[in-house]
This record gives sequence, structure tokens and C-alpha cells, in this order.
Amino acid sequence: MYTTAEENYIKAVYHLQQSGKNVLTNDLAASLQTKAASVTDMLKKLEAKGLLLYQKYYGVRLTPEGKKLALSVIRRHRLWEFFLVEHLQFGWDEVHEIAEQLEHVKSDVLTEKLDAYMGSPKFDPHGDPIPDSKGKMEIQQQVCLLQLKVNLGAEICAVSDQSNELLEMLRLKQLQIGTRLEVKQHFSFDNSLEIKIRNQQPFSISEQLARHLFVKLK
Amino acid sequence: MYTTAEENYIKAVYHLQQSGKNVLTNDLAASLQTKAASVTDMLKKLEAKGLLLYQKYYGVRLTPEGKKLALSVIRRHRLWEFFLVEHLQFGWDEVHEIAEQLEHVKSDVLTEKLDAYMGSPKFDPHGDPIPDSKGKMEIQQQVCLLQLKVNLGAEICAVSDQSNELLEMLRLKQLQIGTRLEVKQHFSFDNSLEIKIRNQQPFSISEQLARHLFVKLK
DNA sequence: AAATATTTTTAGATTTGCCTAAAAAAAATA
DNA sequence: TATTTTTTTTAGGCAAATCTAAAAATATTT
Repeated sequence: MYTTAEENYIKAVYHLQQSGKNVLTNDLAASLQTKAASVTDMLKKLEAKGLLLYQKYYGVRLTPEGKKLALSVIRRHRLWEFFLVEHLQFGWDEVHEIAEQLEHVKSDVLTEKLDAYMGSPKFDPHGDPIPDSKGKMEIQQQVCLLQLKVNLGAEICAVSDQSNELLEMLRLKQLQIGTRLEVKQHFSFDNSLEIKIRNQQPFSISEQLARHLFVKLK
Repeated sequence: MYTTAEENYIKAVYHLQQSGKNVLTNDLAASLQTKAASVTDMLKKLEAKGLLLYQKYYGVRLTPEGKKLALSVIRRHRLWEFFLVEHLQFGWDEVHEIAEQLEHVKSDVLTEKLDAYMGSPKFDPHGDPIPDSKGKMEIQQQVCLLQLKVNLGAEICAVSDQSNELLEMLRLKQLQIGTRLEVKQHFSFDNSLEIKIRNQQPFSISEQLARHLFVKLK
């Protein structure tokens, strides 16, 4: 059985190693809001437990066992997020911290019963895929808003950044998961977009914002 | 905010002080499966935090603030037990450990949304009352099976001991929460009872067993 | 290639919650 | 009441997970 701290480290490594490169001490420290020295300590422990491979000064990669653990933590996290939003009526932007706690409750039976109760959802409320009990997940056929072709109907299905700054902006512009929109124009000068939602006047959003919005075609 | 360990100590003190007497170090150690020395350490810390009054060698009592905390932990525990049994289809005898973990998830909003989702249940699957958000709970008009009058229809609504030994015995005798029964005879020699369930032949149960079974009249 | 800057690791503390063993206090017994 | 037993506390330590400050390794600049 793994501690909460260990699970959090493994999850962070998993997310950071998606880039393909080795995961570095400082990146983990930033991601876990802790100090590099603490990270070094923990990495040694996790290597000893066989969850990752650690090369001094050159970062870490998960072993198959580490990847399995990461996916099971992510599964629990996303199942709980689904529960909180779809059953308890939380907003999709309020559930992260609570799911961070719930994901560490240890009981495989619980995870599987919760999954069955909700009908084995494949995507969480942020549009991220939920791994199944073997770690497999469906690939979302979603497109970054920047890539969306002009005049094609689509719906926001994921937001790849949960910072308060971004969330506030989305609230103001009335953009949320599920909002239908189409791109009316694409300015190649600054990569900004003119988009139209509902019956409103088209308005402009920056490349930086569009980069974090993902849509699925309708 | 309180740690999991602190919450567990306060909960244990709450349960043990129902007897009316001061709660002693050794009783807490037994209840929390730890050593007396550890208990003494923690009691000092909890006294410093204003959750209980500690008299060296003479045990502790909760302050109003401690009682409030205890009731909120108990509320969370029993709400989750209700959820696990009524929604996730767990058996009422399988949920204790999982609820022990879930009760420490910190979010008042979560507790209240969960409560609302389930229709604000007043009793958990073991028949124990669920405190409301202010700590008030309904008194169950339940009677210990030992007190139940002969030939009166009743239904098991609570079991005051969750030891494996007792649970196994209940399984074998097909007694569970919700089982309807009546007492056919009461032997004052050893306080054993003849009881009848469904269409079966009446059978005998010991005083020790009956002491832990509570019924409500039908 | 040498000097400088950055990143990472080591060394040594700290906090929380627990432990054992010994000392002290209280309770029970003779 | 004196002695023995039980309970509780103190003292000193340990493991997990964190920290700061200093040292070592790597990367970047000149």
C-alpha cells in the first residue's frame, strides 16, 4: 500500500513525463509545491520501491509498475470528479481539491462500485479520459480550438489549465464546458480568433486563451 | 483544520464518554489500537488546542468545541456509510473501514451536498442516528432485544458491536438489519431468548448476543 | 577552456505521530 | 497502613515528509 505523498509524486511524474523527456527535480518541486531537496529524498525512496528509475542529476521515468499506480490514482481522481459534478451538482471548476482528497481513499471495491454506479463513464467533467481498471483509456477525438476550421459547429469539452486567472476569464466571457460555438475568423497576424456563441455578437479571443480550450465537433 | 489522527482521537473520546465517566488513557489506547504513552502525548496536544480538558491521571472530557468536532466527524462517517450501502450496494457490514477513510475528507460543501443528494437521511445503515449540520440528532425509539416483550412484532435496526465474531454469528443465524422477529420466550435462568424469524422454527440466542441487538417495534 | 550561473544533491533540523523502557502516581490488597 | 499491582506519565528514540543552507555536479556564457 502506498502513502498519499507517494501517490502524489507518482501522479506528478506521470503527467510531467507525457512530454517524452525525463522528469527533472525542479519541475516536480514546482508541480508539487515543495522544495527540490524534498523531491530528491522522495525520488530515492520511490526508486527503492521499484516505481521509477532515477538517474542522479538527469531525472526520472516511471517503471511499468509506477505507470500502473499512476493510472489507478488518475482513475480514482477522475471518477470522483465525475461523481461530484454529475451527481452532487458541483461546478466542474470546484471539484479538483476535493477529488485530490478522495483519490487517496484505499479500496479497490469502492472504486469499482463507484464506477458501476455511474455507468462506467469514459471522460471526466473536464473532458479528460478515465482509465479503466486495467489502465486503458479512450482517446478523445477532440481538437484544440486553435485548429478548429472556420464555421464548423463545435462544443467546448476540455480546458487544459485550471488557474484562477483563466477560470475567471471564462466566467466573464460565458465560456464553459458544453458551450457551443463556431470560429468565424482566424487572424494569422496574432493567431487570435473571432468566435460566436449562441445569438451573441462574435467576439475575439487571444491565441493564449484558445490554446487551452478544446472542442469536439458536433 | 484538524489532522486525521486528531479527528480520530476526538471521535474516540466522544464515544467513550457516553458512559458519563471521564475517559481514561488506557481505554483510549485500547479503542485506538495504540499505546498509552502515545495517547498521553496526543491528549496534551488536544488540550492545548482547546478540544478537551485533561487532568493528569484522571482522564479527559470534551469541551463544547471538541464535542462539535466529534459530531461533525460522526456526521461524515454515517453519511458515507449510508451512501455506500444505499447507493453503492455495499453490505452494511462491509462499510466501516471505507467510511473511516472518507470521514476525513475535508469539505463542508461536500458534506452538505452529499447529505442533500441522499435526502438528508436521519439514520445510518447500522441504525445509528446521523447528526445534522448543527450536531443535533433524532433519538431512535429503539429497544434492546433483551427488553422486548414476548410476542411483539419488531425489526432489527441496530447492532452495537461490529466484531467479526459477532458478524459471523449473525450471518449464520440469518439475522441482519431489517430482519423481522418476535420473542417467543424469555428464560430468566440465563436470560437467553427463544426467537422466531419468518416461517422458521423458533431458536435460542444467548443473553450476550441479544444485548447487542436493537429492534424497533412494528 | 575558463568563469559564471543554474540545477541538484547532501547534511543537518524540524514536526507529527508513534514506540519502548523506566519512573511516578493512584488503586487494590494484605 | 504498608505493600503490591495497575495505570499513567516522562524520557528518549524512530520513521515519514518536509525544510534551509551549503556543497557538488551540470549547463551556459564569455
